[in-house]
Amino acid sequence: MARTPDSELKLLTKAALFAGLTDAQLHTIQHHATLVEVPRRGFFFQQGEAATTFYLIRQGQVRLSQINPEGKQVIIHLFGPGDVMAVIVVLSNAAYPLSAEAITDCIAWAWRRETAVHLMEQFPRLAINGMEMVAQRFQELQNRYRELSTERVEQRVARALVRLIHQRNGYQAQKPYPLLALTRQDLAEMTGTTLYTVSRICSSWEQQGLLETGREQLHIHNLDELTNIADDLRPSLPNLPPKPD
Amino acid sequence: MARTPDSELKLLTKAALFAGLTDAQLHTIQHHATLVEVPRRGFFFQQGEAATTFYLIRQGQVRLSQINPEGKQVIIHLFGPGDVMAVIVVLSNAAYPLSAEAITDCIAWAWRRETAVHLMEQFPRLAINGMEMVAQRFQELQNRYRELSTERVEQRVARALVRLIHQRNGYQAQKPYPLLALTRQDLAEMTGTTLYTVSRICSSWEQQGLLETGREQLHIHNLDELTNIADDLRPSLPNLPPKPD
DNA sequence: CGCATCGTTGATCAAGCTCAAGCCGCGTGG
DNA sequence: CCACGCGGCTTGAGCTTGATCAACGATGCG
Repeated sequence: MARTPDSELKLLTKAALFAGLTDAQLHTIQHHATLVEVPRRGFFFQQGEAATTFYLIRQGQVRLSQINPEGKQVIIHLFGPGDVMAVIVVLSNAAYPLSAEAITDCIAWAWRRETAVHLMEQFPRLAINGMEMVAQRFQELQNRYRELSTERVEQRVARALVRLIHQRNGYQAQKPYPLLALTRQDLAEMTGTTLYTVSRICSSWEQQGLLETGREQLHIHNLDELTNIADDLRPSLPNLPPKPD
Repeated sequence: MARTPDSELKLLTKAALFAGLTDAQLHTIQHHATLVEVPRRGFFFQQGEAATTFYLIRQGQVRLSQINPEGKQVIIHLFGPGDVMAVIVVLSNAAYPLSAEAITDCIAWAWRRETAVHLMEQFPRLAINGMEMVAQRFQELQNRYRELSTERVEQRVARALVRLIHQRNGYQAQKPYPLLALTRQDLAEMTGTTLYTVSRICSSWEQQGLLETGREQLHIHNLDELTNIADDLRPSLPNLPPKPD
């Protein structure tokens, strides 16, 4: 499937996981990888399966979600190109604690557990990079936990949009920053609210000209203002008549 | 300070971080450790400081908490004897993203970053154990995130109590399982609610005979029932008159 | 003894969830 | 090519949960 090793190699180089590795090392690493394709709506793995493989996403978007006994779903993370998926759990040899669903057609490199461990022993740099990415994800989750605990829905949704913009197109895209393949339901499950509330909030923002709404997509016009809302420099209703007594 | 190396060694052996290591290896590891004492209300480290040291708690309870710009605090984790603290962040050479405060007088072993890295290179088993503990913590945080997102306050508080019982005394304690040095405020910050709500819930549980309340302590009488509440086998008000029409 | 910390309880109220109803747009098959 | 249905989205009305505010009681420490 991988017919163009050189350009493949370039793509690998860009991934943060492989920062600081030599071309020769990359070659070895790539040699042990398999290329996996998962179509939209397909699963890389599902909650509860034995964790045998970890992935580096080359193309597409993946939704990492956990489902609770009553069937309510929560989105823990969205992955895009360059992100590594399931490193920790694979190294600890357990079961996947959540499911990874492709929300667009995906291509990813895959390494099996034993291979990964072997490569990391061979190239400690790889283990260190892995650790750093884990640490980052850990901190992001901690932050989101704190936000969920202390902030209001509007702030959290704003924050989610800002994060997605930064993470998905890292500012490269043109001014009406696009967010595609993203339903209101997704946003709700990312921020711990309902699709109704997300819908209302987006509508209100659209009226204020902050963004444009569409089916499975948003286009952000005023990212700064959204960032303000996320940081609670609140532009909204602080109108209490001090004492109606 | 460490005048009794042999018994010290035994304590080290018990820590999950050191599972599978030989006595000789433990000796080396212990040789590089320093013993740290932190009194109640003291800090091991504070949010924002450079992460230089990681700890293995020998005695006492530590509260890992994060504080947001508006000053609201969130408890990410409570540590007790045998737990490792700040492994990830130390290995990734960043700043502590949260603060660690002793809620009782504490004694802990400490290793500096360079030492830790060196030891892990020397004894890969140490790195693997570390990874596994990180993976566990990660999963716990994911679960709590999902709970915060989907469950009601009463469930979350019940869950928090159940977790604390298991984690603190691992069933060894006698039947009215004690939870000490634990304020309503702590419980609130662990479960994303307010101390008022926690107080009401505890009072109600006390009336039902599930536990006994006291200043900075609870004594659990009926752990099973609390577990049921946590799992939403709800013993409470399902009384809708089907149609008052 | 007095102050600080911790806890309880009542009254009030708003944020946001739930339910219901209907719209829009797109893909599919007749 | 059209119509039909499904998945996604919107909006309104009503209601519940749990936050907030306020006042007071209890416990322990210096």
